[in-house]
Amino acid sequence: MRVTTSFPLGTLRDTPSEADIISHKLLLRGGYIRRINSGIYAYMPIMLRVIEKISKIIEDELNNNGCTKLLLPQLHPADLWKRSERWEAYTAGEGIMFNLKDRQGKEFGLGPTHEEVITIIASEIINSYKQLPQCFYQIQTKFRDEIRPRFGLMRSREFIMKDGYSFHSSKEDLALFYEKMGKAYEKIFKNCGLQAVGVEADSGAIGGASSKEFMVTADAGEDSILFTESGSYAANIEKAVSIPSEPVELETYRSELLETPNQKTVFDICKKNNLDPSQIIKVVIFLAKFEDKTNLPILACIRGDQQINEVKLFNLINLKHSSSLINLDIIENKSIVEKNLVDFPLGFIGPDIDNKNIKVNSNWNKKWFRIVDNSAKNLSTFISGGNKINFHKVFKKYSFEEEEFLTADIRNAKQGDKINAESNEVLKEKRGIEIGHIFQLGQKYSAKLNAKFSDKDGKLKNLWMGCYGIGVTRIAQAAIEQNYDDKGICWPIQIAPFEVIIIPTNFKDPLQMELSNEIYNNFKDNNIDILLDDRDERAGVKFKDAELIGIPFQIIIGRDSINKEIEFISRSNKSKIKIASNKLLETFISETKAMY
RNA sequence: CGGGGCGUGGCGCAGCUUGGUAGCGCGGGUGCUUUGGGAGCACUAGGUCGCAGGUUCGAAUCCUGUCGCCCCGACCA
Repeated sequence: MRVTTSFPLGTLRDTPSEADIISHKLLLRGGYIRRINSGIYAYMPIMLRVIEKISKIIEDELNNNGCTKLLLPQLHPADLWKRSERWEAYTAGEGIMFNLKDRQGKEFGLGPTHEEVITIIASEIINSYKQLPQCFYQIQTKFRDEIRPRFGLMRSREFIMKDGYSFHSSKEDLALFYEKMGKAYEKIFKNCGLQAVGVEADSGAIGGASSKEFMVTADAGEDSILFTESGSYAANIEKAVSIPSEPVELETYRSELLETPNQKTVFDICKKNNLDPSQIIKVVIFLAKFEDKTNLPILACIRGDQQINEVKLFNLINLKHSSSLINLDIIENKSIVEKNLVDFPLGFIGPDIDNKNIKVNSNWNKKWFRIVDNSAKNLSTFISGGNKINFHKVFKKYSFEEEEFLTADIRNAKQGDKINAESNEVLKEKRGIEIGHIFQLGQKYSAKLNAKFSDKDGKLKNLWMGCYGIGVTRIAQAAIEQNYDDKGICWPIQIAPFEVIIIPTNFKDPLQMELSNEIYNNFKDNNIDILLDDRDERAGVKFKDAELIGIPFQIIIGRDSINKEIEFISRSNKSKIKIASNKLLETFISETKAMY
């Protein structure tokens, strides 16, 4: 490609004010993307080359693993999503699915993910165990009406994703394939030149048994991951399990009641009363809203030095209730409290709050669903809310069991925690960007959409399913987050838009022009992705642009053209060598070979 | 949805407090000079000041409403 005739660069000298994190700034400055609306971006020619390279790497590896590429519709009939019982959760309230009606008033959604569609298709074409296993994938634009799109392509409303779905005749076969996909994913990310780690994860709204996320570690990441130094354990914070530190023993207080004026937070109480957070049990109130319109008030207790993990709590409540859980909100809004609760001293609630506090005419269930975290259940002497404004209470020999508490792990693991009772290994924490996620879905979708096959024994059975996603556009941005310097992007060569750029310092010089063209054609003939910056610009401008857009190698054609010599520069390690032009191709090939 | 900020040429911003008909840097175009690290000089094109209404002789500026975007949070995968 030549810059003047076929590949305008569109770099910017100033960063548009919308960008916050480095990768987003560099994408905009480098002319890779243009914002059209909140969370909606145009991929410019140079960006598309990156996307295509990433796609190719993914395709090659998946095809090697026996997967088959197809392309599914983006407009999904609501009916299909109602059958899987996801329409409500995905469209109502804070749902993330864009939805619309056609001219006849029929409802549709823009595909955020494709389990329904693929399951229907699989059910039509798969009849027998002899056709299994089978894995279909596509690389396509997905639509999600994110509550808060941010960081450019990191969390956008339109993004490119590879999504794959596998079908199996048994749970065991699914598990095997899931492992195989995990390996394939590791290879894909490595082939993209990324450092990624696999972590145990919550399966979220997609559902299913087991799931694993692949994370690129970067400070700008939106997720927290916890792991041991040895690599023996790694999990997303939503899923991570650990042993909490030992609590500090509470000396017996003389009085039962503790006056705590305006001390609503654990921090305040500790500071004013010389206590340790682990001697307190905090009580957090939630309201669970279910699909069948049930409103269940939740009372969650946890040790004061620990944090409630709302994902774990959500999953637990969902599991314990027959209808599916749609929303789980902390109750802190005064008007909601006044409407549904009576004499309710918010901020001073204890685990023993009475069910009578729920108003008779409220549309909530009239009994608290009480949950206590493992960290708190063994404390029998502790301080908690006194159920009276400005008072806390000393609980002595309190028994959670007597109050029908459900004991569970609803706690965030944290840095410094032990991973289990036997081990001395301790958790560390880092930020991560989720670039891939694999799930064992099981039979959730096949059961709801009636996707069956004939097994060996002649019986009709539900298909076993797995699903596997990779954020293609997110990979591109994550790669920048991992590879940049003060001058711009430093693409891993595997996904760089071009492998090498020719920079003639003065293209009007016939000698330079001739040599540039000669090298350009030679490289092109050898299938090397090469860009020729044939602009009539000053050398400095071209150097800056080449660095900004992050091409891994530069060929500088300058003064030494007369001797058929050029300079060969590596973007990432900044090495610079002078070399005869007839040796350039072989040098380039040997230099880059090791990088792939 | 709550909190904060911002909408002025392609990009970055000033002007608004105290109303008088829009300016700077970068970028674009033309010419001359320059030519290995975002050049210099000269000329030049380009803006219904987010939108609507109001106050006023007169509004980018004041008032009301509205839309949009960005950031933090809630939330979400």
